[in-house]
Amino acid sequence: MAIKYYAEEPMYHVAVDCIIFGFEQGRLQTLFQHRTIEPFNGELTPMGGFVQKNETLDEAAHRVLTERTGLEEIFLEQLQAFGDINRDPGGRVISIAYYALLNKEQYNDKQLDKFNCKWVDVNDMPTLHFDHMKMMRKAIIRLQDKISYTPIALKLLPPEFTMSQLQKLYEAILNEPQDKRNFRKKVCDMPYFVKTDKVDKSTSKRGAAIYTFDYAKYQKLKDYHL
Amino acid sequence: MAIKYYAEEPMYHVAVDCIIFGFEQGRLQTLFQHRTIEPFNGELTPMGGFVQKNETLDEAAHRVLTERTGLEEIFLEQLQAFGDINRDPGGRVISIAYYALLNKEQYNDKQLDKFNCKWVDVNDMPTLHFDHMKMMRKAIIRLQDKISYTPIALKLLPPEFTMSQLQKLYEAILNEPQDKRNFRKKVCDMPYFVKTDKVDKSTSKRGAAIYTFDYAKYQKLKDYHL
DNA sequence: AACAAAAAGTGTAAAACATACGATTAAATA
DNA sequence: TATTTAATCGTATGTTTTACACTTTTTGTT
Repeated sequence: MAIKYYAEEPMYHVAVDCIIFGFEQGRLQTLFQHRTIEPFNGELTPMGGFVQKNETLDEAAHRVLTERTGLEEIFLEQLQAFGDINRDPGGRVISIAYYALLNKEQYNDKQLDKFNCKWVDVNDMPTLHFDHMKMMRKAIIRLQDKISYTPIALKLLPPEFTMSQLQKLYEAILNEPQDKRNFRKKVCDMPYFVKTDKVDKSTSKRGAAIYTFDYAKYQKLKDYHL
Repeated sequence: MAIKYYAEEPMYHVAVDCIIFGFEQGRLQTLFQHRTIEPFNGELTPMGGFVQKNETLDEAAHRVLTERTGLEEIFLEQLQAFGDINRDPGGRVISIAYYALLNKEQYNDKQLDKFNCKWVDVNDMPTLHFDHMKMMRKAIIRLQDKISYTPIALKLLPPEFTMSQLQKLYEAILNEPQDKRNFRKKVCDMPYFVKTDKVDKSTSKRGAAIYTFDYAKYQKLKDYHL
């Protein structure tokens, strides 16, 4: 048994913490859970859980997400590990932070009560404890960076969306207004945004064209450019 | 003792693995160590070590680096955590990967024998085991990305350098030639690269101007743009 | 029937930035 | 003084980004 080599070495609890983003009514939001133990009982924390023996880190994060949201297909990416000695007053826990993106139309609000959760506007963040604010900042910066060169922001929208929705999403994430014409030009120049002949009349009398994203085409073009 | 809350949860060994980069004779290199145990006894691995109870993850990585290189001041940044179940045949070990940049002029070759280490050209990589190749790729991509918008590449050079050296460094990291005139234009347009009146005659009869980097000025301008 | 309202849709000119490209200069050595 | 070696230098062209405002479509109201 090779394990003997490491027997002398210390061991730690390892957790995952997931910063879950959603988008609704023009606002970027994150899903928090109320703590149920002291200290900071009742205060908000990201979705967390301990890594079990039969799962990888990614699997642990995925399990936590599925547990809490009831959703199977969620975009998930590791941010980084946090391991300060006293980051958790309950004992030394090394936490691997993730961020996740979900389409709130698929999220069932019944989950909120079930797990004592709450959607919070990212521009109206409560006080966070431990190193959760660091994780949060890291997640937002990563998201901001990444939407400029990948289409991950679409994971926050339903599969059919209008240009106005998409623009509002980018504005919410980047926290700054975008020029309408330049935005549309850039997006529509990409061949994997496809305009359908459907029209969304929910927000205007005129109606807005509905677009979808062709992931296969995107992947093909991406592969080609490598 | 709050630790009781977690008592039921599994625990793991946690390690750090450092991909150390150096630059010499126009080539980007990494420092590897020969394994001393089976499996793969004698084969090369990144610099690793277990996280101890009295240190953070960053401190553990720093300790490993200082131990192995004899250097105190090394640029160090976390890449990400690796935690596949069987990534290490010696037992379940969660590893936090880092990359580090050092100026080889400061590195003392005596350390090589002391720790049975070896500098390897990144374009002439040996077979790596476990998930070390993943770490390596991640490190190189991070380095390539990051040198385009931060001056971290300078950590691989001595504090005084010529434009030719700097260009060769970028070429080695990016693995593609740079246009001489465009490169210099871009670099010299940045006000924190300062031309000294010293001249390096080691590589040409004419002599090349020696530059330094004004970190204070860089920081000030960076802060200003936030 | 005309009009007001509300959001969707559209083009162009100027500026900034990136790229491609080859001749001249300075100094040491033969 | 001729040769060698690397350092230094500028311009024209293409590409990308930015700034900016009016028209269209439809519905509901008068």
